[in-house]
Amino acid sequence: MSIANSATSEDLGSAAQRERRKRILDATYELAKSGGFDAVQMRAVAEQADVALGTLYRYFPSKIHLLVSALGRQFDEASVRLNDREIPGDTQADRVLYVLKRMARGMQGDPKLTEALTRAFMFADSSVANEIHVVGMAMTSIVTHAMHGGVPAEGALTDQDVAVARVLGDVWLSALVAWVTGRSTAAETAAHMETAVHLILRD
Amino acid sequence: MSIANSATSEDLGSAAQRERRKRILDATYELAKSGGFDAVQMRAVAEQADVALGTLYRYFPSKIHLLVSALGRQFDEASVRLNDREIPGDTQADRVLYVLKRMARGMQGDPKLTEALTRAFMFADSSVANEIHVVGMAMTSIVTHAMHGGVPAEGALTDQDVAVARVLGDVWLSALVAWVTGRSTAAETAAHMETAVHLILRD
DNA sequence: AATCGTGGTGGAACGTGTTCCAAATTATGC
DNA sequence: GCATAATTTGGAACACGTTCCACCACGATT
Repeated sequence: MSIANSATSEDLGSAAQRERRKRILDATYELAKSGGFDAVQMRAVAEQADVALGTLYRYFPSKIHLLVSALGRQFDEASVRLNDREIPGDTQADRVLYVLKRMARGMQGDPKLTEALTRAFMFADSSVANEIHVVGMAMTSIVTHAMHGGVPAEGALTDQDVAVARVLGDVWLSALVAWVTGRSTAAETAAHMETAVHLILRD
Repeated sequence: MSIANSATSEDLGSAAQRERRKRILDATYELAKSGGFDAVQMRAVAEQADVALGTLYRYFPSKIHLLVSALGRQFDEASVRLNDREIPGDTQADRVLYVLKRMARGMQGDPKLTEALTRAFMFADSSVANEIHVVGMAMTSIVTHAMHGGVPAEGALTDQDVAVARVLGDVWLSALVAWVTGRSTAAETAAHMETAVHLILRD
């Protein structure tokens, strides 16, 4: 399940190829984690993953694709992890805040990594639409799951639910960007999210 | 007033220097408008503004600073233009939607320019905090002005008002980014904004 | 086993953001 | 008006994303 990004109907490749792909994403992750966006240099990724530069580009057509794919893997894993659990909280607002803050805390624990991935996400253009879509779906899934309190009621998603989730996702992302770029502190980020959630989810 | 970005306590410089700065921002604007982010090449900006490359870097320490400064000038002007007018609409939601859609339409009329400026904004790190702040203030000012229906009641801004404006600004920015990066159409962008505004401003 | 084709390798080369520097020009204080 | 400081200039040089290419390795086909 953690290789679920292969679920986007394009999962060809021999075992050796899957192995290479994994090594590349792992190297990306490591470099991003320790040095942020700038440290993820294509030559360095290639060397650490033990592939040639040309091979790296065969698997991921640009640095942005690479980083957004890594972000997708992260979100996928987070989504799976959260969707297995019951979300604590009595109101929608409480539960949504719980997961959003949890995710924010997780990302703030790895500032460099978060900076790299967020930067890449914001910089992506339409050629990265597929990878972006994976991230968007994971985000929506996480928020709607929290809204429904951990009940895996897939069918019960109204348009309204999805719209709310998207708006919350937007705010969350903006807040994260502000934090990543050093324009707001972690506390301010949390407060801003709290405000937004209560504004949108007053039930 | 349109050079109000100099209001950030750092407006030294001879007439010749102010003139150079203006030429540089104008060149940036022109290049961005006709070719987008990629067309704003530092060598090209320098040439078109008729300054040396080194001088360009003395005035703006990076391409991102340059573009965000240009964005700041744009927002400043838009903010001044809108704050002079009475905003049509009976409810807060109507008025806010009016200005947001108006701005979105304006930006969509210049897709390349918008792409360049938005990209730069999203890519900016903390070293661009000053320039970013100018943009954020203009955005908040525009939204709160619309909420109050064109009454220049500066003192009447509650924390709640500002919080709402910030959330709306976040959503607007996310929607704009999605549009710029080709992930959603103009119509979807408008619809998404409409949803968000009605969600947040149900009075 | 020989052949073929797909994909991997190593590395050169190019474009653009950024840095740096010596020489020329302009501004400032006496 | 001159000496000195500050800015501007022109251009070389460097870093990193990206492209390209000639060659190699290995699994499938005959």
